[in-house]
Amino acid sequence: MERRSQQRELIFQLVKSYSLDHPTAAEIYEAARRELPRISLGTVYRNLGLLVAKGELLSFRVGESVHYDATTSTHQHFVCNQCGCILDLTGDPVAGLIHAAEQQGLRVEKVDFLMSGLCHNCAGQQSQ
Amino acid sequence: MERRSQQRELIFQLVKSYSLDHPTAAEIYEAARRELPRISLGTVYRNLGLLVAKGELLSFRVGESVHYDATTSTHQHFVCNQCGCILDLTGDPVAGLIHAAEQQGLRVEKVDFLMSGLCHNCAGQQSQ
DNA sequence: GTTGTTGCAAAGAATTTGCAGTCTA
DNA sequence: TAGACTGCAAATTCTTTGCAACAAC
Repeated sequence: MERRSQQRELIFQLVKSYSLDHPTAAEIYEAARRELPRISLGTVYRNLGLLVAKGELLSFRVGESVHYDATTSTHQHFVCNQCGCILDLTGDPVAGLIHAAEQQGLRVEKVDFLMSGLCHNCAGQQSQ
Repeated sequence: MERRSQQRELIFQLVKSYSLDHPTAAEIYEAARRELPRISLGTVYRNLGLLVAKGELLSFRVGESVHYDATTSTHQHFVCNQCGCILDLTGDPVAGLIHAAEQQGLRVEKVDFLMSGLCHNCAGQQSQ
């Protein structure tokens, strides 16, 4: 049976508390060490993997790094190339694309969608 | 000045000849060895990187692996979870999404979009 | 001849895994 | 107290890099 270890609970809570930041495994490890200094990186990876498998977290890739997200409902991300922030794109912008693909006889099970560019703030600064 | 080495040319031609298959670095290496048995994996990675930087190839990620594509015009991909094929999705399905994001004040520079599920063949087999 | 490019092997970076000890239910 | 879970370290996997030899121009 599954056990709720301190480590697993801490990792889950940390990802949740980051909410807008979408942390990486390394960032979660750093934050977790402040609470449990003896926690190992292996434990962080193991638990992130388990939490994703259980559907309690989502993971997605931005360039070379994998980020974790406690918001598990369908949504997509926008990465700012200047400040590095990762915004949630709400309103399910890909629903239309899924519909179009299914019209063509494809069965869509998963969608990975990531836009990058400049966020509102950075785009504003640049045009001044 | 840049030189057209046999190796670089071979790698480019191989990716081009794969066209529908979107090979990975390891697959290109295997194919390249049949022509130039002494070619090294380092050379393959170096040249794929250079060709992508020059815009002659595109690379994209599917799960853990990076695939290369000689079709450099804007298009997106669909991966079949059953047979593993990677289809090109033509018709620029994301143009509308870019427009919508820019209406919201974001500046879009790059879009990564990947759908996965069942291709026409596999979806057909499963529903029988 | 100059210098971009190669093959090789070693180094890196991110992640996974084996194992003996620990802790939760 | 059974066995899920941990910390640790070693192993894996993918990719990059340093360097002396090679080859394209």
